[in-house]
Amino acid sequence: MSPRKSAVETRRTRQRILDRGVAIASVDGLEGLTIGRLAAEMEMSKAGILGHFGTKETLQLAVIDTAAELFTREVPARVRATGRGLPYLRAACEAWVSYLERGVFPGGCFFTSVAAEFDGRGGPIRDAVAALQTQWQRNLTLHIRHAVVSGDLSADTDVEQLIYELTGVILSLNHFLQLNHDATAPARARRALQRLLPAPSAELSTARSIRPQFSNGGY
Amino acid sequence: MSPRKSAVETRRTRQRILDRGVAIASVDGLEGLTIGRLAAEMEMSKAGILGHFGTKETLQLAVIDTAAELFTREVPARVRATGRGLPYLRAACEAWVSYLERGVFPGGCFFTSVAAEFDGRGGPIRDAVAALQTQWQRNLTLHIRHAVVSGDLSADTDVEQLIYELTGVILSLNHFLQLNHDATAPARARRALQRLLPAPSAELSTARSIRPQFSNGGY
DNA sequence: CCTACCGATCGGTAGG
DNA sequence: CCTACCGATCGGTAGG
Repeated sequence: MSPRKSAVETRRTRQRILDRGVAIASVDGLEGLTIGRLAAEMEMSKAGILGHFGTKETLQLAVIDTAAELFTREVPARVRATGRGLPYLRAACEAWVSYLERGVFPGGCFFTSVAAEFDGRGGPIRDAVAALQTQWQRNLTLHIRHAVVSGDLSADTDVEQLIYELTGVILSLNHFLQLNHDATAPARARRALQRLLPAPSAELSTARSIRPQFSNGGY
Repeated sequence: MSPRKSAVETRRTRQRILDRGVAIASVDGLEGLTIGRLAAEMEMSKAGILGHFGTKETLQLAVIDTAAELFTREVPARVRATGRGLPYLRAACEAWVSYLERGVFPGGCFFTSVAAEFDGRGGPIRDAVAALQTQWQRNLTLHIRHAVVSGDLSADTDVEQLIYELTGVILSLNHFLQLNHDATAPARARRALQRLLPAPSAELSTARSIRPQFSNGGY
């Protein structure tokens, strides 16, 4: 009697389904990720796919988790060795730009796509995406506060304003890369980040003396 | 013999279909805009809908045109009276923020949604959205150049960099409004714009004297 | 503008 | 993991 698929092999199949699902969803959205299409590309039956997840929504949530693991591997995990505060922020944002520049997801930032797709609706998928975004922003917030306390960012830094503008730089990068295939966009992103997160250099004291004079400065 | 629907009434029906289509697509995307759903909401048959457009793709392109007309009415048409250069840019960006703040489209910026939905694909819909975006960017480019020539923006302004950052401010606004229902986002957008497009005020000469000292300045 | 269809595909289930 | 099926919905057509 030939043994059935081992548990480890079942898990491996499940992971292959999820990896393929992330690729499909990053291009065509989580609604474009149909069970039939996934089954065809995996050369499995639809029931074979669904057996791993039960429902499409469970599959979609598992795909989101898989994409989150990939983001973690590509961005925060790469800069974990960096110190806290401004050095971390600069390294993390560089990794963030690099992750979009290298096209880690074939359809651009997975979370931007899914956020745009589900932001007008309710439900667990929207909630999952919003929670991941909140988590990442909280991480940035802690390091911005640290940078303010340690004097690397101006004392009157508006934390939420800075996060708002950092987010804009990244969203714009994704936009110009995906819609215009604009190869100059990563350089523009880096230039904007350089201004938002100035390097703690020898000229720091000079920059500090200028910044507060700015009517709309603050960071 | 009762007369058939007049041509003007046919056009009115067509317009009602398109208005409804824009509302649906801004929330659920152009793929979520199905003929069956449109027919149900309009209390018409599917054939009645399709008779106006022939195919779904023609309908989708007509919906994009309708959304573009709405954007034109809400943003550039409102600031046409403003002069050229910096005053125009400031007024146009304020109208742009206001258009998102007021929720002109129920699901946020129609074009951001559709761009995110189709940016990984090819075809006429993607091309139409990209063309509209190019058109609007060209308009901004002309006014930025005018502002540089007239001295309202620094001579070493990087036009594409400024457009990149303005786009980021607006994308971030849409993101925080739609995903987080963050009511403070419009104020953050205005604050960021204030810095990117400083008011030509009495303190202008002071600001000018500071800006060039900025290592990463330029605009 | 309608009814009445078409083949294809959707998510999902039964039973093995 | 499979085959075989379900009702619902998709875009679209024929004919009026």
